[in-house]
Amino acid sequence: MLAKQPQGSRPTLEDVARRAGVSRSTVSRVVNGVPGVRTEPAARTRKAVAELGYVPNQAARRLVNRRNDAVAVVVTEPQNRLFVDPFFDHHLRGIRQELVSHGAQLLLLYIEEPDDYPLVANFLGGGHVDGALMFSLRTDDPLPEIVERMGLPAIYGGRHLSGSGYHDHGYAYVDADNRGGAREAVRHLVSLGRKRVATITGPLDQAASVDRLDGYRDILLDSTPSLIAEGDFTLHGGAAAMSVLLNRCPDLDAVFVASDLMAAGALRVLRDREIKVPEDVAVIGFDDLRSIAETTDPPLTTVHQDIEGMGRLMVRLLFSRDSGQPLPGDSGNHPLTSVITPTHLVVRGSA
Amino acid sequence: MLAKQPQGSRPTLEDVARRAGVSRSTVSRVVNGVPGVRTEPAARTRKAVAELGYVPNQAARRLVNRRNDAVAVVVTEPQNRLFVDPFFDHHLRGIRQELVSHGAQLLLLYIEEPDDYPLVANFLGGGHVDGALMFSLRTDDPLPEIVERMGLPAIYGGRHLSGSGYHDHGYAYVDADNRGGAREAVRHLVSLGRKRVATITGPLDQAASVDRLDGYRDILLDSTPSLIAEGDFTLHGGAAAMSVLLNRCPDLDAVFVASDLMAAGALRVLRDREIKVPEDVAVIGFDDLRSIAETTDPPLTTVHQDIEGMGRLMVRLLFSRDSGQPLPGDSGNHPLTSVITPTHLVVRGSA
DNA sequence: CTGAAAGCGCTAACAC
DNA sequence: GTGTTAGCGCTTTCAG
Repeated sequence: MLAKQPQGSRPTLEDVARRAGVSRSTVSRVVNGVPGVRTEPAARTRKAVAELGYVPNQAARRLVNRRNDAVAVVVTEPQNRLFVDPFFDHHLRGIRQELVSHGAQLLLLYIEEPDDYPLVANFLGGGHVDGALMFSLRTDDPLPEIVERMGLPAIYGGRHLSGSGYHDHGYAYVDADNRGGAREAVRHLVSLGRKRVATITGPLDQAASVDRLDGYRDILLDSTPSLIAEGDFTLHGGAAAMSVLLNRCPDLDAVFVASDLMAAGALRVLRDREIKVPEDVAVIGFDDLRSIAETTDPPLTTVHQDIEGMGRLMVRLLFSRDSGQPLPGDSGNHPLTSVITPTHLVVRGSA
Repeated sequence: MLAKQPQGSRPTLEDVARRAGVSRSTVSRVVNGVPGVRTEPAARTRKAVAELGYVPNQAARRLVNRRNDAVAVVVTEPQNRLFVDPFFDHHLRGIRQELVSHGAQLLLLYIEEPDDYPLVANFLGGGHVDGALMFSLRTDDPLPEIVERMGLPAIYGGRHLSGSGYHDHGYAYVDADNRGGAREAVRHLVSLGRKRVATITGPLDQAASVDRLDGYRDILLDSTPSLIAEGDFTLHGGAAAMSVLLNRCPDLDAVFVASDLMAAGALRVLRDREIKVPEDVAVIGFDDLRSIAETTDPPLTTVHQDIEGMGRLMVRLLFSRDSGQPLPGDSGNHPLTSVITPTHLVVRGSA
């Protein structure tokens, strides 16, 4: 265990008050920027604060304020995909940005194995944070139930599949218009005169994958199952799915891929087989991750979604509750408005 | 701002005590597993805890314990390299593992822009954490001074360049035997009969880069500057450096690359120029990141370092101080023993 | 405008 | 063994 007083004995409000010749309350007011304090004692106080290097004890402050100014971001990633997929990076960037502007800290909790759940549940229930942000939950993820039990405000990143472990309503999420984006992509392919449009989906136990597939089907009402291959949102998965598709339907002339990373894998296979993009096969991705889309050959035409903006939005939503006092007969988790952010096609070279 | 009581009014020790018909102390003892409590009241207490769904208030506990059971991991990454370089992923994995076994939480703070420093400094000084773990600091990074000022125990990942902003001693770090590993790699190349051994270094304002270059020089006392190219630890940087090297010295027959990621970039250039590896040019990397080293063509011979283990070690070091009471006349930051972990060469196909 | 005083919920002596 | 008590450092009425 760490020492009890790692910081030595730091100065307290009391110390500052004594040195400045004022009361604790006055120091508190000055420190917190509460208006009614005369300039003269305020100045003396500030001086004392500086001289002593006083920093308020957060534990004490939290105890009385009942606020933590911290929110947890929980990511469930069986693999270590978290740290290789730029998607999360963008999300976190937006979240962090907005959190900072609210004066709150970001606590990143990540779940690697089933054993981690109790620990995380404990932490979330321990009153360390004012809310939780959660991502890419699987259908049977226990997290929603945990935060509900803890009565912790939460916002989800990405729509959840209905019929899953948690209520369809009552939980707010932020998601991109996956279906609309997919529709626009496929419509573009069709407008290009493509007749055999295939698709590579994400894992179909995730809502985003299903929604994008639905968008594809909205346009291609007559698409056959042989034109659909399931990927896993990885580069390799995209490549594998492309191979499958090519073997099944050598005459396909376009493919809508549900993520840029998978699209990069697909492009690789296409090139290996010496199939020209976009001449022989047009390719459209999803995400518009510039680091990928702009560096493929040819550059990737893809559906743009504002990932960073979605992150910011999640935080804003979390903080938008004006009152935590549960309504009578209410558990405190009011259904919040979920938000669907727009997407749009960015045409580059691949379609 | 979030509501003051996001969790509703949760039950307190007092509530549990009343319900179980015991005193607060008894409840506290039971909850904290302190021995001397008779089984009967203990059982009643546990029952009450369960019924009320009591969870101890961490703020209150911290206030009296002066312990947070949380440590901050601060990463300074100008680019978003944090989330693409598997290196950090491994480090974090080890850290998290060890932290969990100490019952402590990991708070990830990341610094993106200079403006973030004050915020982080404030957080570190706010008494939220019991210690800090820091990585890949640049020569002029203000972080060491900040944690010193805050009197916060800290362990650094990677040796710092001496002559930098912080004391050469007084700060403990964990690092791999970069120099020794580099020596072993170059020695291997020489033993293979290679006569013109080049090297691609990391950014030379980082200790690891310098150390690896020094190891290279230890063996190749007569190496010329034209055989040395500086990279930046990225795939592209490695590729660029390889091109430079090849243009300068078309007759080189081996290259020691200071990271696997850069080595992958170098391999790509070599292949584009139709130079055979290892026949024409032998390549050795550094890190032994399996996801890279095992998937290149040919598989990469590289210097192994136990990154995850280093992460665990950092935590153990942080927790190993037996007392935080500064010795008289001491700031509280005792010099701690730094640790250099061993490295060894893993021979695969590229050399 | 400022100080005194009452807690926030918990732990840890110290009595009983 | 168990209860009583005194704070931990801070905010916040409430007097003055």
